Amino acid sequence: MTKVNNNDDALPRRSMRRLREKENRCNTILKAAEELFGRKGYHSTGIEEIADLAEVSTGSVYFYFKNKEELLIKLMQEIGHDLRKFMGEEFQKTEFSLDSFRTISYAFLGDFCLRHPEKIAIFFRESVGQSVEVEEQRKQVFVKLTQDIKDAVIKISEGQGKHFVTKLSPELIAVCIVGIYERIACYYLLWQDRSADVMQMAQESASFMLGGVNNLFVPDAPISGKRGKGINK
Amino acid sequence: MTKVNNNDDALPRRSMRRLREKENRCNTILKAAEELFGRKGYHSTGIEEIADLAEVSTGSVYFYFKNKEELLIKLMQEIGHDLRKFMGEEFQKTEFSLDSFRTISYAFLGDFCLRHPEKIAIFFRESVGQSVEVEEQRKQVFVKLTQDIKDAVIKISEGQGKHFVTKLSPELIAVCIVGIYERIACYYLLWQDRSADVMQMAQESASFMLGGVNNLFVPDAPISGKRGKGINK
Amino acid sequence: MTKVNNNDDALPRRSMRRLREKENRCNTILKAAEELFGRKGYHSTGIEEIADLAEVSTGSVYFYFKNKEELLIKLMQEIGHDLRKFMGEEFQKTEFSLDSFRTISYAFLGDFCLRHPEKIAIFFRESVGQSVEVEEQRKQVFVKLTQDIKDAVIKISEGQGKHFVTKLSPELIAVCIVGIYERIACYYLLWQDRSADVMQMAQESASFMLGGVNNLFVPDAPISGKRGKGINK
Amino acid sequence: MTKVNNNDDALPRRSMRRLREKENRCNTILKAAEELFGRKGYHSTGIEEIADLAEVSTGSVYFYFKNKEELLIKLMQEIGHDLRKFMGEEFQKTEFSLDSFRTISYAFLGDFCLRHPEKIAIFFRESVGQSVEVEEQRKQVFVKLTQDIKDAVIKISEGQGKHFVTKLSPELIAVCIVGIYERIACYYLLWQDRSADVMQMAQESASFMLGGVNNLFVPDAPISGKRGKGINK
DNA sequence: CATGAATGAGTCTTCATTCAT
DNA sequence: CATGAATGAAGACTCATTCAT
Repeated sequence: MTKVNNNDDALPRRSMRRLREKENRCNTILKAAEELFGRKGYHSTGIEEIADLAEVSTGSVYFYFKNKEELLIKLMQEIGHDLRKFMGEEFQKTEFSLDSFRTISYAFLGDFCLRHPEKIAIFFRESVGQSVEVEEQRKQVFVKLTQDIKDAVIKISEGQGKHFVTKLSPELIAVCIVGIYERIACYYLLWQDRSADVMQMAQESASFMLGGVNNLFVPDAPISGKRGKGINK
Repeated sequence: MTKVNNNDDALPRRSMRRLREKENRCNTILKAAEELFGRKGYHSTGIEEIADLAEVSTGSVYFYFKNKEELLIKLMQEIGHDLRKFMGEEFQKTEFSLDSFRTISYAFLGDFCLRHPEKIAIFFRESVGQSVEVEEQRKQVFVKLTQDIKDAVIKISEGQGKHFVTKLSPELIAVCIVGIYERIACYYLLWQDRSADVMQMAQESASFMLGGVNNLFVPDAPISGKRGKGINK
Repeated sequence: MTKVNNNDDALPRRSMRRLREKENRCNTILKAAEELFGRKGYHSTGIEEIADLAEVSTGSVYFYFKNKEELLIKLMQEIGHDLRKFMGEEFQKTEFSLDSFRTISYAFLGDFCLRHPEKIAIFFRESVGQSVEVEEQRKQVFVKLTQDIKDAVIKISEGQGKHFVTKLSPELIAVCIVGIYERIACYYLLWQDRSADVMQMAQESASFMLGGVNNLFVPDAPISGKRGKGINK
Repeated sequence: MTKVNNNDDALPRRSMRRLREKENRCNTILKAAEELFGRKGYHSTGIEEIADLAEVSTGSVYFYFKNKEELLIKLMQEIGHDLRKFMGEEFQKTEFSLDSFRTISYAFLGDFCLRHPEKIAIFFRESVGQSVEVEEQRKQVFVKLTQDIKDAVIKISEGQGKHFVTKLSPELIAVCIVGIYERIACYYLLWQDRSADVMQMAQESASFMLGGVNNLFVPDAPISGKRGKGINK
């Protein structure tokens, strides 16, 4: 056992500290980039500025990241990851009931957006239209995010004993939800400063989504006679 | 008399052709920029490329436009204008009924997006996160677009003999609609090539919106009573 | 007689008007350039600005002048010519007496400089260090100006029954005088605004010159015993 | 102890070399700019040329200097500084006697000008009329230079037991002296190649100044009386 | 591993000049 | 002769990236 411990620590002890420091440095740089990209914009931020804010040299930035682009991509992925984790938790809490929409809206708009405006700026603004590579990664992040929501939406439908109009519906719903959150965040929080009304926005956007989802539902026990697209009315 | 008429035209004829040529040149450049920005991206496109494609000199580009940024802004504004005009017409055609959502979805996704992928790319990708000035103008364009939809939504509600849950609702609905179209266009058309399913997307997104809007409606003749947030069943 | 007049005018009448108009246009442009060069500087002034101020087209500027450089050169030569004419007159008025220095100082500083600050700016600032060609022409203008003063100085010496220490002296005196006027004009009028003290400056600079000249004089009737350089004291 | 000493040097040794190299680079670039500005003129010299001559990259030029303008300004200031230092030493050597004028003339014309024609060209030609900023800095340099001479002139007057006609006189004398040196240097050395006659020019210009200064002197112990303008004769 | 000076390709932008109308 | 749109060569400057110390 000691041996094992020794093995785990002996030489590793140093390297672990190294690792920790490395991660720290890495994160410091990432945080600096996040703040600056969010505040001044991706293009208007120079590597040197990031290095300065992180209190390292430009060379160090390039030791931890391949290039400026990677910094943006990492940031974007991290934010995407946060969002997914965070939504996943909300869905869990509400046990994939229809109430999830409300909870998530409150959590996202009333919590995440207000707390992390730079993240919003990077995710919905700075990471857009910068280069082929960034766009490719952005797509991947959004596909995963959308997939998560789609899965949750399906689970909810099952819980409701309903199914969707078409096979496409759950994904489309997910896409719509992402779009709604994106635009609300940009419109009301980045462009105008309506943080005061955030609760109301959360409330009503949840209602909107709920109505939308409902309208693509179809009762589960079909005496067949489905009727294709006979949706509302 | 004919003489006078002749005189009236004589000089103007030349200057009118001049004017036409001037507008043509302007438009040629704008078209070239649109294609390249949409295809290669704003940053990867050099002024010289635009000039080449438009078959003019770089100097001419700067004769008609202050700088590269202005080119992007003009393009964005033009597209924004097209969209508003085009939505306005659809709303008119359907006399601001609930059916408008369906018509517009078909028109936007099944017509506009498929016909003008570069416009979509510029409006929803290239004009994002480029500079403070571009962002400011982008905001203005989106505010107008949103306002238009908000007004239409209000008209529709009046036609339905209903009113909205809160004063914010119509605007929020407009914001959601814009977000939905934006993300659908990006997700399905720019990122994946799902142009084949465009009609289905139009159909279902319209249903989604309809459901969403309905859920923020409240019958007009309220025996007063509750209302508060008693939205969905 | 009428015939002669006719001959002088008949066809020429038109061409004379042409000539007059041409000269007018030419002068208008020159005046515009003078104002702008003097105010904004040679490099910061564009041909279009000059054309605008002169109310002609850029093309017209190039009809009357080979290029921008020629505009500056013409202006410089004109000012040089003015100065020479004007100094010549002053020397005449004072009959090439020692008093000339005083008169000229008053005239130059108290009159010319105050009335034509743009001319001073062009002659002593904007026409300096712009290009090989301008510098060459500038040299010529200054050589002529210096020559004039040299000649005058010699005449004065003759009137005084004296001659100069060396053959170089009169030219060197001329060079000194030009330098003095140049720097006083720049220092006190372009850099600081001491136009109020102009009279005193004229007065004392004249004294300075007078003293300087006197110190390079040597009584005319030398019983030989020249004494080399026994100048002052 | 030696160890401590070693420690004291160890790091500094390296960083001192760094510092030296940095200054060297800076100076190499400055020297290259000086030569080219002096020879080809400020506008005809491109940054790349300077970089080439200094054997660095264009980027390095911009690492040490904000822009081309700053290069010119630094050069001008340096030359101004040299001149002041150099004049100061001459005045010291001659103990602020009247003889200073002669010594300085010899030193400036016979030494400085012949040795550093590029400096003369930059100081009196290339730094003139280039831009508002350069002109502003030029003014400052000349004001300091003039001030120095004014102070020296005052000291000399005190040594002579004399005072000046007016309060303005010493400054005006300084301005005149600067003007004389400037024009002589330009006229005889930049425009014509009269370097052979430089000694004679120094000699006579000194005489001229001496005479000029004397003419603005007034004996110190005045039984009061008039004085006014009773200067020459 | 850290540093930061050095690099240099790449881009926008300017503006004097021309020439078809 | 006048016009002013069109030209395009020329240049300053940036900044992500590298690498010797």
